[in-house]
Amino acid sequence: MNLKNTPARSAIYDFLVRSSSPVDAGQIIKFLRSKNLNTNKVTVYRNLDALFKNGLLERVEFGEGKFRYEFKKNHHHHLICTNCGKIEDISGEYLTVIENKIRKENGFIVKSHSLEFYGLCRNCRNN
Amino acid sequence: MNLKNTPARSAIYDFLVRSSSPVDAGQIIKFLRSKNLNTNKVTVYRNLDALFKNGLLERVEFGEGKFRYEFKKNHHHHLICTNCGKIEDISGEYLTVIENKIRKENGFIVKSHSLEFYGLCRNCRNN
DNA sequence: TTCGCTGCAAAATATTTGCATTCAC
DNA sequence: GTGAATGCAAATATTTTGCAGCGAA
Repeated sequence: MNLKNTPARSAIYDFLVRSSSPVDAGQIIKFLRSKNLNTNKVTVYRNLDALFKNGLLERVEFGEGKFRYEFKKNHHHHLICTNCGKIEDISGEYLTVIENKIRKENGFIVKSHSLEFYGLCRNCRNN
Repeated sequence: MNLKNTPARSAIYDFLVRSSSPVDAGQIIKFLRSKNLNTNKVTVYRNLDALFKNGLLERVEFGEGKFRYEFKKNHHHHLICTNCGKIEDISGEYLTVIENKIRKENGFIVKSHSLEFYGLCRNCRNN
């Protein structure tokens, strides 16, 4: 696929690069409006799809019934505070051992995984 | 909360108990229709919500943009074949060590997690 | 010039809400 | 009898599709 450099696309991508945690389509649309880039929501969805399919974005679900997207960096997982909504990254590949075990015991070849942790962040645990 | 035993509720719960993998609301509605229990979809959603909130069901996401529900049994994770759609359970609690590490290093108390593996099942890997 | 990108309208899909009625306990 | 459950209609939220025009390379 041949991705072109358009104002909408680079604005969306820049926003995701600058975001510290995964954002949903609605947040992107609001951001673009606040910058007076009145990009149609369909364009946002199509760009998210194109960037995702080209491996530039990661797509995650946090049990909200919608997708969130983030700039693809090093492999990591999320700590999601169920009290304040704060999202932290934790780096590292913890699952290699498990995935090898799955391959042996289930004959299943793991290509990817999703792993999110829900709980209370440092601030909220003390309140 | 005080759950009453109604025909719709027990039909939905029975279906989930018998299902070998998590199902979505649409599958439940189709099943009920096939049994000539013409339960309204709103009733299905409300029952899923009530059963979930009472801890009788587990709610999961498989990257499809919708929820799936399953009868709450022993803690487990899923192997989702991206070729044929087959869903296998893998039992076990692999994440305790990681969650303790998270508590120490991030000050974050993990209450729950979601972990799904995507890849090729034994059948599909050989095709 | 040529595809890819965009906007608009509309549709599809998943889920929720208001309200009146019915039913389980 | 009372509060919970249901059905219907309508609404909301998220995401997708068709089509015509625009724009990047």
